[in-house]
Amino acid sequence: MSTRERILDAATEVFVERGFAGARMQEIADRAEVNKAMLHYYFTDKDHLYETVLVSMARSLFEGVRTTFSDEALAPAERLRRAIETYFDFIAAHPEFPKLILQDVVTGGATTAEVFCKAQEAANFLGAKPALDRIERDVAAGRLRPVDSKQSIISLVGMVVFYFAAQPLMSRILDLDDRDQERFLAERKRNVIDVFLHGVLPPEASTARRNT
Amino acid sequence: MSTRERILDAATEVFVERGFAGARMQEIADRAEVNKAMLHYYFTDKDHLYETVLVSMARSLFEGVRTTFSDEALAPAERLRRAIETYFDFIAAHPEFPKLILQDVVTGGATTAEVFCKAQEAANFLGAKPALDRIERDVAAGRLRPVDSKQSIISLVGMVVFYFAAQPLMSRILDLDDRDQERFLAERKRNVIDVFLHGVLPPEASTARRNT
DNA sequence: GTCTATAGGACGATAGAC
DNA sequence: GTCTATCGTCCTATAGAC
Repeated sequence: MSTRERILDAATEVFVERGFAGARMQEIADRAEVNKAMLHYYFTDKDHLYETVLVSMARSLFEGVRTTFSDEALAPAERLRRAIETYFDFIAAHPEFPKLILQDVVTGGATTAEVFCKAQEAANFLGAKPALDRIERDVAAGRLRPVDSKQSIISLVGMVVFYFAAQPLMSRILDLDDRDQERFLAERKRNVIDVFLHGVLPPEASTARRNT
Repeated sequence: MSTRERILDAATEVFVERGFAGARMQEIADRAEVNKAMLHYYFTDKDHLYETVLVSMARSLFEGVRTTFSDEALAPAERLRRAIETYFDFIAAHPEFPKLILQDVVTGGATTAEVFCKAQEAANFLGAKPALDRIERDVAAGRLRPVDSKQSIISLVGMVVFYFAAQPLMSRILDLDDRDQERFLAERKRNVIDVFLHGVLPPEASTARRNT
């Protein structure tokens, strides 16, 4: 792996763990096993390095989420189930995404907003349009209950990402068993799909899927 | 308001906006309109000040949430609806709570974990026990669908708090109208209640509540 | 491209007068 | 309790040798 890539990976780790203000250039250099001066050689200064991390994260996030919506022919229940599963698995594979993004957004996050808009254009995925349109068409056709599309997307994303951001605290409050994370994640995914599907599907479709 | 209180309020604001590492003692002093040396006079150092902020926040949070569970006599649908509404309104009135807590948890958050356990004891609200027990009893009695109690609590909290933490970014991605926040919040609350209730109630109860 | 050494500034903390 | 002045440290950034 090139020096530049090693720095970028180390920087991502440190920014996620400590936030922008708490991150130390020295720690990034140490983890990348390069000299601290190299950080400035490749990325000019801390701000540029941070922005580069956010940009590559946003690009990867949109690329990963873009594949979520497909299988036009399927019924809403099965299509939603697959979309949520893909999305959940992607976030589970990249728990650092919601961590860094939430940190950045809470502490101002002008950077994130800009970066995300650029990434949306780059990924040819303007806004959450496709998902919103699909939900609205299904609502109009009676294939979904009359839910607001934007609100429902927020609810879904909240259910998925919250656990990954707040995990240590949740474990303490709910007294979770820290061993067997794998089983817990499977239950977590099942619950998100279960609650959201029954939450937005009409009772008939919901009942039909009751024991699947 | 006493000097001590003014400092505490200003510190809460600054820690929420900038995180612990990004917060400046000088900025806290400026907002509290006191001399910087006063911060050390009342709170010794930055760490103690931060811990004090977290403790008072945790106390207030548990106090606010404690009142969420009541009205034993009501049917699950109405009881859940009221509980979620109370909880949502409380978080909406204190959007800084999820912001600070999420920031702290993501960047280590050993402090939060300790502080929360103490606050739970102080508020006589050990664990999320009451809510979990209630859900489990309702599931056993068939008044709720067979959902996992802990997972469902995580889903609910995620739906509620995510928007308040990620609001600026959501606005950009979903192209929300920044005017008329009030109407948006009302829709937000409606959607959380709607999706969660239909998500956990049995189809019959769900259908009965369809147009309420 | 990689390293050492250090400049230069920001920030937390305290001493000490009032 | 409140303020000014200042100390010492930590950290980003860069100059300059190789």
